[in-house]
Amino acid sequence: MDKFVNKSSCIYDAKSPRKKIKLESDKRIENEDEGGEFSHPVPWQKIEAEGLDCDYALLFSKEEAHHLFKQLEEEVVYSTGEEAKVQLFGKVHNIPRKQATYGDAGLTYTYSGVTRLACPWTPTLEYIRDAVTKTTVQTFNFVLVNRYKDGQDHMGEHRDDEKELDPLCPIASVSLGAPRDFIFRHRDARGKQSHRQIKPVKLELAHGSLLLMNSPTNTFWYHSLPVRRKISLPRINLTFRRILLGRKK
DNA sequence: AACATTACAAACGG
DNA sequence: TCCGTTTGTAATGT
Repeated sequence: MDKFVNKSSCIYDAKSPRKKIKLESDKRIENEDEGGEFSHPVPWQKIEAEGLDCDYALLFSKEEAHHLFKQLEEEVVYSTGEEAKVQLFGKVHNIPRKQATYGDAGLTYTYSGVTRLACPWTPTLEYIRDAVTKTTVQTFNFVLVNRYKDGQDHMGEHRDDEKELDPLCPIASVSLGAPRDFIFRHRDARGKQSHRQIKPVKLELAHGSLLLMNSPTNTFWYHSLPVRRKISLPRINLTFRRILLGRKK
């Protein structure tokens, strides 16, 4: 069995009050003044493998994360009807989760042959976007919201390799609600006849956490959120992205 | 025109 | 039997 990334390898436990310490790895320090909105540096955990480069941190306290989850439950309007379906191998399926797209005016996002228009940012999505921006020193103009009502809702293995994404901008994934397993698999280690034996990278995405998927992770590694039948509580995931203006082809 | 597929379900294995 | 993982899919959009 592959070991999950051990959360206890963080500098300190998220459940305890955050201490003021400066870390080389804290991306926040560069653009932050003392006593600002985020006076507590985030301890980052580096996750690396061949062609995989991610950073993981607990961005929100349990209390704040709970509040944000509640606000999103009130604000976010999810796609229905045709927008909630996907066509694959010639068959139409309902997606096994709920999905919504928000972002700057006029932006569109296409995957699996379906193009969606970004809804205008809600106050809570803007708040979370700004918190992620302050932490990562990156700007984002779009967010894909996925809501998993319980452990039966899931997302299959895929890469975020759409052409309209800025290839050098990381994808910032914020998790709220039930913790869920998240699995990366190298593209050369998939399928029955794969020559290479590269172990999957597995982690658990905690309530209030932020996972940064840096380039070139999405070129070489697929990721999925598998079914976990024992989980009965919902999870909301926000993936902030930078979409290039002016559609490319 | 090759190629990949954000879906499910059947087949396995523990 | 239950749960998790792997395999096949055979149409379509890029």
